[in-house]
Formats: sequence, C-alpha cells, structure tokens
Amino acid sequence: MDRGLVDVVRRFNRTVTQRVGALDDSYLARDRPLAQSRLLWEIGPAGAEVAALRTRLDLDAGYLSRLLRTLEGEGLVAVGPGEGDGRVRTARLTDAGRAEWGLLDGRSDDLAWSVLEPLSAGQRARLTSAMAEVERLLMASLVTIGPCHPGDPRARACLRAYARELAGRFDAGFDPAGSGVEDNELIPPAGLFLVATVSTEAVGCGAVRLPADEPAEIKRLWVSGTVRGLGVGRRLLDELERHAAAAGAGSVRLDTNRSLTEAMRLYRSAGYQEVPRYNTNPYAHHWFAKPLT
Amino acid sequence: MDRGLVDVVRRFNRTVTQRVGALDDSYLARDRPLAQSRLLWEIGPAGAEVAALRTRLDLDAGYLSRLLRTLEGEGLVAVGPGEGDGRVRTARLTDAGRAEWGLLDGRSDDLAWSVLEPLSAGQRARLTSAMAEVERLLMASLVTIGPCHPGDPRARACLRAYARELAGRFDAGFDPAGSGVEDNELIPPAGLFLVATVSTEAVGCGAVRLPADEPAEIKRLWVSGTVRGLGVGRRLLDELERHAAAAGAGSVRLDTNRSLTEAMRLYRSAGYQEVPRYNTNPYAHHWFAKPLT
DNA sequence: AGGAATACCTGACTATAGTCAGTCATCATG
DNA sequence: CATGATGACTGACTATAGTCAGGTATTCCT
Repeated sequence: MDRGLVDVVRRFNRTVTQRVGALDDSYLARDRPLAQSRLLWEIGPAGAEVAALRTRLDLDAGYLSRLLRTLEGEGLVAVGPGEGDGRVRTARLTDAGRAEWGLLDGRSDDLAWSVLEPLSAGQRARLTSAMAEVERLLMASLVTIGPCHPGDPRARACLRAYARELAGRFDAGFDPAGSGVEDNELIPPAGLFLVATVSTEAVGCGAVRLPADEPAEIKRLWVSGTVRGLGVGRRLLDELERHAAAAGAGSVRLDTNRSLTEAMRLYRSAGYQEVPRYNTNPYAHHWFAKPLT
Repeated sequence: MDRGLVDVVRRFNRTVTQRVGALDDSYLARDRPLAQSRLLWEIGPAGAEVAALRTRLDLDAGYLSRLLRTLEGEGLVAVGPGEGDGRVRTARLTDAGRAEWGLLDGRSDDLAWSVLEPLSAGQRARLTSAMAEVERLLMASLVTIGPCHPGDPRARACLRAYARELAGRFDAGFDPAGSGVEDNELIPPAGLFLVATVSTEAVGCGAVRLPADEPAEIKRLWVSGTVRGLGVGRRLLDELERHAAAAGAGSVRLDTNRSLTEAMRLYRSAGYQEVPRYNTNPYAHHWFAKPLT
C-alpha cells in the first residue's frame, strides 16, 4: 500500500466527490425531492422497465413503486404494460415529463459548462482529457473477476457478444454451434469459467478446460469494447493459468484466429509461444502454448 | 459551449461522482448516521471550533448542536470553551472518539487502496496523476473573482499572506507599514480591490489605483500557492485592467521586485513593457506599463 | 396442471435530515 | 454601561428516505 498514491486518491475522493457531487445533486433537484428527480432522469425520453430502474438506482421495490405513483400523480410519468413478459411494467414520460426531463438535461449542460467556462482553452482540454482518463481507469479498477456457471445469464450474455463479435471479424464468419466445447467441461473440476463484471454488467469472460489426458486449454477469452485496453484480458488469463496450475496442469495451450491481433499480442506478452496445430478447429490459424510453473 | 467537452464533464460527473461518492459515504458511515460520521471525521484529532464546523459542513446551527450532543452522549466528543472568544466553543475528540476517528481514517485508506489495488503499476501512476490534474483544474474553475472592501477579513487575510511572502522572498525583507497606499485609494471610485475566493477561502487578490492626474496603477497582485499556475493571476489582472479602462484610464502601470520572476513573466505575457522608474518604492526594481484600448 | 418463482404493488412503519423560532451568554461599540 | 450583534443551544416541527410484511397477477418449470 503506497502512502503517496493512497493520499492522492483520498484527496480526490474528498474534494471532487463532495464539491462536484453536491453541486450535481442540487442542480438535479428542483423543488422536487432528489429521489424523484433521479428517477425521472433515469426513466429518460425512451422510457424504462421498472425492473431495470430498480437495479440501476438500487432501490427497494416498494419504495420505487411509491415514487412512481407520485410522479404519475404529478402527471409526469405513465406506467404501463411492457412488451413481452406481462409482469414487467414499463415507465414512460408523458409530454409534461419529457419537458421536465429536457429541463434537467439543460441544467446538467449548464453545470458542466460552468465548470469549463472559467478555464482557458488549454486548461479545458487538459481537464477533460484527465477526466476521461480517471473515468476509464476507475472503470478498470471496478472490474471484478470471479468464477461463474457457463449457464449463468451473465456468462450467456458474454458468449452471445463473443459470438457476435467473432462473426463480424472472421473472414469466413462464425457459427457458434460447432465450437465443440460442452458447458460441463467448464465446470469444476473439469474446468473453470470466469466472468469479469462491473457492478452487475458482464464485461468479459474466459474459460479453461482441464482434460485428464491433455494439457489445459484456454477457451472463450473475450473482453467487451467498453473496457478493452484496461488489462482485463490479462487479469482473466492470469487467473485461468493460476487455476490450471493449482489443478496440476503443467502447461496450457490455446488456439486463435488470425484476425484477433490484440489477443495474439496479449498471448505473446504473457509468455505464450506459437506451436504447431494441435486441433482441427476450422476457425483457428495460430496455436500457442505456455509452460506453467 | 462545446458539446464534446461538456459531454465528457457530464459523463465524469455522473459516473465518478456517484460511484465514488456512494462508496465513500458507505465506508464512512459504520452503524452511525452519515451526518454524525461526517461530523466526527471533520472534528479530527486536533479538534475544531463549532463555528468552523458549521461553515465547513454547511449545517444549520441547531442541527449541528444536536449532532454534537449525540456524539457527546456516545462519549466520543467533548465540547468545551475555546481559547479566546468566550462565545465560540471547541469540539474535541475523547480517547474513544480518537479511536473511532482512527478507524474511519483506516477505512478511508482501505477504500483508496481498493481502487488502486486491481491496477498495474503503470495504471496506478496514470490514475493518480490524472486525479491530481482533475483536482487542480477543478479548483481553478471554482475560483471566483469579485470586488471587495480592502478592510474585509478576506482582503486582510490576503494582504497578510502577501506581506509574509514578500518578507520571505525579498533580499532586504519587507515592511508592510511603508507600502504607501491607503485603503480608501482602493475603494470605488478612487480604485478597486478584488479578491479571488474558493468557496469561502481567499486565495488571491489584486488592486488598482485610479488617481485623477496619473495613469492607473496595479497594486498588491498576489496568488496563494494552492492555486498558483492556474491562471488566477491572469484573471485578476484582466479584471483590473477592464475596470481601469471602463473608468477612462488610457494606460496602466505597476512596479515589482526582481525576485518575483513569475509575476514578471505574467506581466510580459499580458502585454506589459518595461519602462523607466516612475516612483521611489524602495522594494521595486522593475517598472512596467501597458496601454489600454 | 400445479407449485415455485418473479415483478410489482399497498399499507404500516422507522430513521434520518433538516428547518425555524426563540433563549441565553458573551462580545464589540459608542 | 446600555445596545445591538454574534455564537451556541433547545424545543417543536416537517420532509425525505428507506424498510418490511403481506398480497396479486403472471410466468416458469416439470
């Protein structure tokens, strides 16, 4: 624990959070209680499912319901049935609600501008790029990695995104049906499936197979675009290797497609060496292996 | 109003403020209501005057008093008479309070470390430097400049700091007594005194004399170390020149000591040219003037 | 088809935050 | 040494946030 760095983070938390945060709240709440304003804001012009609002704002179901009734009473929101599932209801802004939302949106712009306005052009550029950097790296530090059943909704979401991306990037497209790995090969003790999440959203995954008679094999390493370049892939890979080593594997291998250049860069920098073809995966062009200590 | 920059600031406010702020609060409040924790924290091991706490936390006097009674009731705080003014009371932590404060301090460290811990060394360095940059520039944008009576406590505080600094930097020391400018020369319409403040703290000042028979003269331009390098001096100077021009001055001049190199750099970059000695100020080595449009 | 789970709702609460008017001691000022 | 200002305190409030135990309709699972 580095005192100097910790102090910078503490100072930052203190000043930025309190000054900017308090300002932000006071701008959002106009006459209305803050919780109502936040909810109105979160519903947005496109509307939102009540369930989504609950998780996004982290509110008690009863409390949220009551807040929605109040906003309905003021004629700002209408809660109606959703599209598919008949239990899920959707909150939409009325015309008056949309007008109010627009007002909040404008105030939010004003607040942001009031931060930039006193600064010179050069300072504005430095401030915004530093803000973007803080945001990205804070995002990186909020990524948590943990084991997960491959049938879990978070895992499913990752695998869907993974397949969609491969389909878009491979010259020959990609058909997930023939990927040749069963879910139960990725459940301990046969293997392990990891997801990387930010709060509740899954932003990456990776798996390792641990067959009894062959080397361990990394499968389905994927990182969402929102956190790419932040070391999440490396953390997933490290964790999978650690697990394989703990399970007694002496080495680990993997295959990849020639269009996945960042992935190959990652493997090389993580100590993988290219090896001859060891399987018949039609989508693979390169095979890598790494000894485990 | 630049949309792209405004959007960056809005995103930053939204994500960083809310995520970090919420985390920070939840770490600070342990069993105890947040307001109590904040107060306990703010009192600190050194103790604090009740009046200072009120302005720092921006609390209602009655509410603060009640909070102090609660903390006293829990044996964490003792409120006693202060040093000088018998009306002002001082809150001090008891031994138990100090222990509790230490706990909060430790939790604050833990929280900061939990942000850094998942990152690589390079990322940590980048994050903390970006945080420091955001903090400094945000500070710069929080600086407000306005006119002020030279007898105002904020002005007095600045002038004291100014004199202290000059005394430290001038080869021959500095005696504020013989500075030769009366307060009433710096009050409209004879002149103007400006202070730069961050919330309630004065961080800079500057004045202009507008004698009937001579050019306008800039006096007492000073910027606190906490905001130096953030363009506050430039903003003060601009504002003073604008005022002088509006009052009909055709040019403005000033003198300075050879040890004040940043100030001279500022004057030159603001369009001032060195001119021959125009007064007998014993502390001055350089004289500058600038025509006003 | 029947039971478990899910999404939302209502009623009845409690806790926390914050406000306001009025009181009392102390201090600065003429 | 009266007068007004200031700092802290108390009592009596209100508003906001949040919790919890049911209850109903819908969907999922087998």
